[in-house]
Amino acid sequence: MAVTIYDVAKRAGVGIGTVSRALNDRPNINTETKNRILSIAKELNYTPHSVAQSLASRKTHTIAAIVPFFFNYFFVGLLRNIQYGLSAQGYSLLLYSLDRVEDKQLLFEKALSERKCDAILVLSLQVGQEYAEKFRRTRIPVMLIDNHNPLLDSISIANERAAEAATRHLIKLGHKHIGLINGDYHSFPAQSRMQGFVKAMREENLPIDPAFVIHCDAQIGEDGFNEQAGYSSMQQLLAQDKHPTALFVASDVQALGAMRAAKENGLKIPHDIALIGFDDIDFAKYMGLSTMRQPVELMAELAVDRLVKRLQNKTKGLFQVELNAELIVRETCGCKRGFQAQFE
Amino acid sequence: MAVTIYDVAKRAGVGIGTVSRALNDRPNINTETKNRILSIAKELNYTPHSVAQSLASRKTHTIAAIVPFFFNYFFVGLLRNIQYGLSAQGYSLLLYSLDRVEDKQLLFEKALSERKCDAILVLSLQVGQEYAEKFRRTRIPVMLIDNHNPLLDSISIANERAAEAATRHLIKLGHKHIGLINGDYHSFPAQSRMQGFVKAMREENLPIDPAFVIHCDAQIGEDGFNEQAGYSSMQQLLAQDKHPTALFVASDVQALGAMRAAKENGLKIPHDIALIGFDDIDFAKYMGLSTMRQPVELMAELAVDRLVKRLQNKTKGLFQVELNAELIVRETCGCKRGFQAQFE
DNA sequence: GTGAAAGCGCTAACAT
DNA sequence: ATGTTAGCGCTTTCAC
Repeated sequence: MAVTIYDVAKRAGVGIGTVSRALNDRPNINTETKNRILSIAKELNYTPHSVAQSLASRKTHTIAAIVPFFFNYFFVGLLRNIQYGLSAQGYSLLLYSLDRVEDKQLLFEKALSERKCDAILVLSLQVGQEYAEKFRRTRIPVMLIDNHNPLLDSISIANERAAEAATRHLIKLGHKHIGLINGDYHSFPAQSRMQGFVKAMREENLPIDPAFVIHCDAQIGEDGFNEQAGYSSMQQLLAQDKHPTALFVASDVQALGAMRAAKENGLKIPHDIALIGFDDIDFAKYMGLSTMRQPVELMAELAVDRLVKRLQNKTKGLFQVELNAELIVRETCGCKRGFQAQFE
Repeated sequence: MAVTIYDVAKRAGVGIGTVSRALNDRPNINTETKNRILSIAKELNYTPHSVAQSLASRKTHTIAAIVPFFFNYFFVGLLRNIQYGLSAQGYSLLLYSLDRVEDKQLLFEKALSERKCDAILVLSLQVGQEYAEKFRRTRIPVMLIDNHNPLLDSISIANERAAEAATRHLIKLGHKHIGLINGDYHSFPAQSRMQGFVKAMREENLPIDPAFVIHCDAQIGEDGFNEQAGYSSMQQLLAQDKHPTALFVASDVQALGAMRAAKENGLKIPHDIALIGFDDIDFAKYMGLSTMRQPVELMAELAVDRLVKRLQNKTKGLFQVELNAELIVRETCGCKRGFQAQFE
C-alpha cells in the first residue's frame, strides 16, 4: 500500500489537516512544522493520490480534448502545443478522438457525465445549439478551437479574410480563371472560406465559374478535408474541357491530393495551375506548397491560458478571438521567378 | 449538485448497496428490484461519478500513453488506433507527450505517482533498467510499443529482418552501391535496422562504403527520425564525390527529407538514386515512396487487447511480440517500369 | 436478497 | 497554529 497523508501525519506527530496544509502550501501553519512535514513526506516518498484529491476538491486538473482525427495533420500540430501548454500549467490531457463526425455527441456526453475533466477543448467540431446550452448549464468551461458558437468561448481563424487574401494573391499574379477546392460545405470553416473567395473575386470583377468551384462531398464520417478528397476534386476539375489557371484549396492535405492529381494528368504546378493551400502543416514546407498559415502555437497557447484562467475564476465573459492566417509564399503559387514545379 | 446513488436509493426505497449492485450488474439481487432501480436511475438521469468509482474501486479505467511527439507521423497513426481500441473497451486515454527525449523519466515518474491511470503505454521510447524494475515493483502493467525491454511486455517490429528485406530488394534490382540513412544510433530501432542492412549486404557479398552510411546525429531532444535530419543526411551524402545508387532510409519522414535534398541537387528518383523508406505513413502513399510498412492497426490492437486483459488478470507472463514489416512497392525503389520520378 | 457501515485518500470547515 | 471531523460518491464487506 502506498504512503498516505496519515503515514506522514503519524510520523510527524501531527494531524492530517496540518499535513494537508503543509503539502498544499496553505496559510496558517508554522514554518517549522511545515518544513518538518515536507521533509518527512519526501523521506517517506509520499506522493498525493490525485484521484482522492479530485474527489475531495472537486477538481481533476485534467482537461479533455475532443478531436476529429480525420486525416488532417493540422490537428497534430495543435494537439502537440496544447499538451505542451497544459502540462506546463499542471494539467493532464485526456484525449477523446472520433473517427466519424457523427460520434461527437457521444463524446460530449461522455466528457460531461464521467466528470473526469474540469474543462473541455473542442477541436474543429461544430457544437450544436443543444450541447452549447448544455455546456453552459453544467457550467463546465468549454473552448472551441477552429470553430465558433455564440454561447461558447472560441478561438478561430478569420477564415473569410484568409481566403480572400489567398485569392487576391492569385489575382495579383494575373490569374483570371481561379477555382476553389473546398471542404465539406456543412462545416463552418468551409463556408467562410468560400465567402472570402467569392468576395475577392467579386471585388476584383472576376467571374466565378461554377464548374471551377468544388465542395468535397463529405464521405460518411469525414469532413472532406483530406488528401483523397483533394485528389478526387482535382480529377473532377480536370475531367472538364477547361480548367482554372489557379486554385485556392481549403486545406493543405487537400492541396497535396490536388497536386498528386495534377501530376497524374501531366499538369505542371505552378506553370499550368497555381496553388495555394491552407493550414501550413509540416509537409507544406517540404512540398513547396504556398499556403495560409494558421498560428497553431498561438491558438494552443491562448486556448490553454484562457481555459486555465477560467478554471481559476480569473476571468468572466465570453472569450472569442479571431486570429489572422498568414500567407506563406512558397513555390506552388508561382510568384517566385524561375521556379520549376516540384511535381511533374 | 448532480444526482448520486443516494438519490436513486432514496427514490427506490432501497439502500445504496443495492443500487450499486443493480448498476454494476452484480449478482445477489432480485431482478425486479434491479429493473426498478435501473429505470429510476435513468429517469433521474443518473450517471456514475467516475472519480468516486476510481477511488473506491482502485481502478481508473484510464490508460496513459507516453509519446515522443517529435515530428514522426508514425505516432499519429498508432495513437489513433490505440485510442480507438481503448474507447471500445471502455478505457480513456491520458496523453503524456514529450518534446525532448530527456523528459521521459519525468513522465514515467508522473504517471506512476499521480495514479491517474491503471496502465502505461510507452511509444518508441527506451525504458532504462531503473524504470523497468520500478514498473515491475509497482505492478503497474506497462506495454512498450516499437521498443523492447527484457522485463516488460512489448510489441515491436522485426527491424533487422525488415531492414534486411528492404536492402535485399534494392540488391535484387541490381544495385551494388547501396547506402543507409539511419536515425539516431542510440535508439533501439536504429541499431537493428543497421544490422539488417549490414546482414543483407554481407550475405550478398556487397561492400559497404562507410561514406554511404549516415546516422542522423540526434539534435538535442530529438531522435534523428525527422524530415530535417533526412534532408541534411542526403546533403551530406551528395556533398561527397561519389554517391550510392540506392538508399535504405530508416523512416519515411527522413526519406521525404532525402527526396527533397535529392531534388535540390538535381538528382532524379529513382533514376539516379532509388529509395526505400520505413513506416508507411500516410504521405508515403501520396509521394510514391516505397517503404517497409509497420502494421500500425495490428500493433495498436494487440497492445490494447493485452493491456486490458492484463488489467483483468486474464493473462500472466511476459508478452513480447515481434511483428513483421511488409515491403510496399511504390515508385521510389524504381522497380516499376516506365516510372518517371515524382521529384525532379 | 438487502441494508448498514466501513473505507478509498484526500480537502475543508470547524473547533480549539 | 493545529487537531478533529465531516464529507466527496462510490465499492465492498458483513450482518441480517
